[in-house]
Amino acid sequence: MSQPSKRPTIRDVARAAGVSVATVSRALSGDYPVSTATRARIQRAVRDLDYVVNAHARALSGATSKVVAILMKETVTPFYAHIAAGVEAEAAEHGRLCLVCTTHGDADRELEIIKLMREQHADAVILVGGVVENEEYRERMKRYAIGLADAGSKLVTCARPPLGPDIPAIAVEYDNVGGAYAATSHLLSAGHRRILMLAGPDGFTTSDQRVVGYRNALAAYKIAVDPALISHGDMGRDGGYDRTAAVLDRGVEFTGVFAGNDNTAAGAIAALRDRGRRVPEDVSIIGFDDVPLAGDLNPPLTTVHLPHEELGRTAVKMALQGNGSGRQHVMLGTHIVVRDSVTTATPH
Amino acid sequence: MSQPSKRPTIRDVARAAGVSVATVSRALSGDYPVSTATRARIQRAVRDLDYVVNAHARALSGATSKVVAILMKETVTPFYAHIAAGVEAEAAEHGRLCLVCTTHGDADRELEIIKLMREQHADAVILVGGVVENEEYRERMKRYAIGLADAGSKLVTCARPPLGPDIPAIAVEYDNVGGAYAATSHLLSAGHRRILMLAGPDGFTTSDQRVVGYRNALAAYKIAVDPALISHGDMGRDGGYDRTAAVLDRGVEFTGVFAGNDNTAAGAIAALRDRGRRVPEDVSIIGFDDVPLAGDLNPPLTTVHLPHEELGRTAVKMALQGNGSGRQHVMLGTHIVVRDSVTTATPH
DNA sequence: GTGAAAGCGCTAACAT
DNA sequence: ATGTTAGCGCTTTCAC
Repeated sequence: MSQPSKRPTIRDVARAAGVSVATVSRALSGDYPVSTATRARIQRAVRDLDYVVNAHARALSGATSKVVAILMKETVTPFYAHIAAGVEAEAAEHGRLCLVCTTHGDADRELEIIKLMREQHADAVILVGGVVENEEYRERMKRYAIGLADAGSKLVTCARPPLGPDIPAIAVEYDNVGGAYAATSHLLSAGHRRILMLAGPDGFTTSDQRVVGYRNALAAYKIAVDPALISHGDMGRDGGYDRTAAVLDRGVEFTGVFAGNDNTAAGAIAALRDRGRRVPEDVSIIGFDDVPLAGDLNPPLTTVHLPHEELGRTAVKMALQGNGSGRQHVMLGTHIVVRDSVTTATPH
Repeated sequence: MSQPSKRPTIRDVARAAGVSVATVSRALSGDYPVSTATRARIQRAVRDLDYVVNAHARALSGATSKVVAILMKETVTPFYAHIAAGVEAEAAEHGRLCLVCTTHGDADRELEIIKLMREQHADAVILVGGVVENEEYRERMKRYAIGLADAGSKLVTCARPPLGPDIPAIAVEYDNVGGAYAATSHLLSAGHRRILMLAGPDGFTTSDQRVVGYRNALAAYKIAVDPALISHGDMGRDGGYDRTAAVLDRGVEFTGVFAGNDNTAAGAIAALRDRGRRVPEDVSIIGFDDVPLAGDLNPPLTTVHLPHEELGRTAVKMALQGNGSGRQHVMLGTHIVVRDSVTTATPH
């Protein structure tokens, strides 16, 4: 048995203040002219009754819902956590509440949740982090995007590839290819020629872009890509460990590692050590992300810093600024943070 | 100019399917008996029109809001991130959306947001992480708690001290004092007698409890507490560094460190090294939290594992299971994860 | 400056 | 099994 909501409504406030509900609504909404005396009486009634508006009733009768929704792969990894923090902070500055959901990389679940978001009439729906797309996915996404658009919600993709020209959405990206290019070049310019790339699952766009950066950098140095040096798989700490160990055990040699992210790098370092390689003396390594503890790894990790917070904030800003309803696209930059995990390649 | 919501309503579906809105509502809600043929026609209409219910309208007309709200100090620290992940996961399993807000430790802001949550009529409001309380805070919190209760929302405190016997709320805690006691005892039993405690800001309950555990453990070993060995301050990585450095520079000696959390520990280790102390040969250190990268620090950090996810999940479970509306209280346990940062004290 | 009244889209009696 | 109708609590014309 759920207790009947015995909470005061706007009508109770009106009665207590001796005015009409319309006046109460106006006094509370702010801008509209209401006499000071009346306003005072109303505010007093609000306090006495401990009245709070009903957000659903408000949203229903036309006003905006004051909610922005984020949909991400997961929330705990620093990469996602910091983007979410940026979204939340910016949303709060705009007086918005923040709805957070996770997909765990499942495209179906993502679509399912977008449907839920549609029901909520969020002011903005922000999609963070990639999923593996297929045709059916694109179909449904398109339909939902249109649905969102004409329900007045802005759809924005953040830190993932844009949805496509036929889908109404804002895109906020960071320079993934450029970052990977810079990371690889950093290793290259230190004299490394055989560089192991610890990439994400094949077909996972974000990771694929990093591979492109890796290839481009190699190409710029006129070095042929050795497929044996590109490992696809789990990007977690253990994935980094296992895959590095596997490559080593396979007898493949390299003096540099470009890890898909810092966690992967942490695992790779451990695997290297366990196999008797010194880091960075024998093998140099560069990460991607710049997580908070990157500087406390052993050795302190040289890595590519991503503008996580800024991505989140920008996504919200773009969605909320009523400006041009056209499609928009922003690309944020990255930079390398040099620490101690990369050193000059030992000449052989 | 916001586009008029030209979305189909339940009435459009009813018309398209040639039935009444009530039938549509019933067919969509599930349980109520509706003939298979009618249901099929309705579902077809839903697809054709791309209809989605309006969550606000639904919530307004009595049904539950299907939203649980979390209010935390911040979201990026693993401690909070993992609790939030637990909440989100459990909420999702119950078909709930998850509203996330941050207070940044500001009590006023916390109250402000609780007010917003009240407007949302969330099924549950979960408060994670402490704030520094004062009398006015307790007053307002009590009023809000009552408001939440008779609007049908459950209030639950999670990983923070219960609100008090006169406030209707569920409490989910972990054994903070016990964990700190165990951590300190671990150092003590390794022969350490002068143990630096890197605590949080004075008056911050969560940290204060850890200090109690520290004191209790010392007392059990009949060792007097040296105030010079208890440092209060920022619990971040830099706080750990700066405060450890300061104590060292002050000439205070110790062979063990109990860090308030793993980040603090990471900073402390760096400070120790920079001052020429080896870890763990000269100084042993134990952390608190067991963050993901704790095992990749140098040396791998011995620490106290907290049941983060479980705290979040339990909070949601307790709130959502309609059982006894009375106050409830759960205390989850902790355990030490032994790695390499603690070693036997060098006899002098 | 203030009030009356018409919805917003849905669910839940209450009929039939 | 299905239809009718009265709200849920609020904002917003339209009058005065």
